[in-house]
Amino acid sequence: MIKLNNKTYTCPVDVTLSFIGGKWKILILSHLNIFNDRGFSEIRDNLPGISEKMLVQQLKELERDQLIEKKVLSLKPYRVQYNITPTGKSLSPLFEFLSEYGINYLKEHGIDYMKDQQLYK
Amino acid sequence: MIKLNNKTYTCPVDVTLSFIGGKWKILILSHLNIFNDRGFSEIRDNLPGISEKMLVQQLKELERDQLIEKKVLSLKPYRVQYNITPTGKSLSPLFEFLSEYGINYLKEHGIDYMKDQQLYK
DNA sequence: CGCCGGGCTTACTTTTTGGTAAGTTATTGC
DNA sequence: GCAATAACTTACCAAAAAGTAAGCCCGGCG
Repeated sequence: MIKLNNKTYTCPVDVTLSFIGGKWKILILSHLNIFNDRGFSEIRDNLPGISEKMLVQQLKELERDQLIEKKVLSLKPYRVQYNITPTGKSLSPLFEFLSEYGINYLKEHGIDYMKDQQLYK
Repeated sequence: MIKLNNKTYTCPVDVTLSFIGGKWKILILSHLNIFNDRGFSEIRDNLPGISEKMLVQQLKELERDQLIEKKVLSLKPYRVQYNITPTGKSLSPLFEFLSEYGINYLKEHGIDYMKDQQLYK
């Protein structure tokens, strides 16, 4: 067992998954891996089905873990921009693999995913 | 949204994670990626903290998804052996990456994981 | 004979995760 | 002046994942 920040992990894999686990983080990171300077609603609108509550939550955790960063553009009308960090980018082989594997699996089951997938691939 | 076997997925990544998500599957697969012909309790004893209920459940799902296979050696005293399948093995770059990333992260935070890690690395 | 180990099953509870929906502040556009 | 948009916050609720603990069948061992 590994102890880190008051949490316990069974192994290093567990540690990595603590950053990117959950239903949306990998999708958010994949999106920010392709697009720069994204606003909150731009991200939201490209994640079919996510609730704002979830998005806020995941963005906060990703920021805390330094995989993404948030720039506040203005306060009076509150406007922000999100970008992936180098640390976040270093995970991109993972996203690639997970996505390729999924696409391949779908193909073998008669589902072609390539169309309309410029986003969160 | 992708529909497959009465379930919906947001993207291919989601599909892949449906096979290997959860707290224990990757650890089980990593273990079987290294060791052949493992009995139930051999696996259990190398997964610190897993309950038998969880192990049974995860093994069943991994078998159903054809990432591992189970040989029944004898019925009267019930004895079995688990092995990873080629499909399961094809995921090993993923385990490697997740593990390396975790180990590296731990190193940067002053925790050295290498010792006593012939198992579930 | 009684206990131990292997490979489970079952019932019950807790924790974690995710979803719904409404409300907030402030600006732009008609 | 009213609606829409951006970027959230809050409260409440349901479902899914995981944990706890006990029990079962069978054979080997002392």
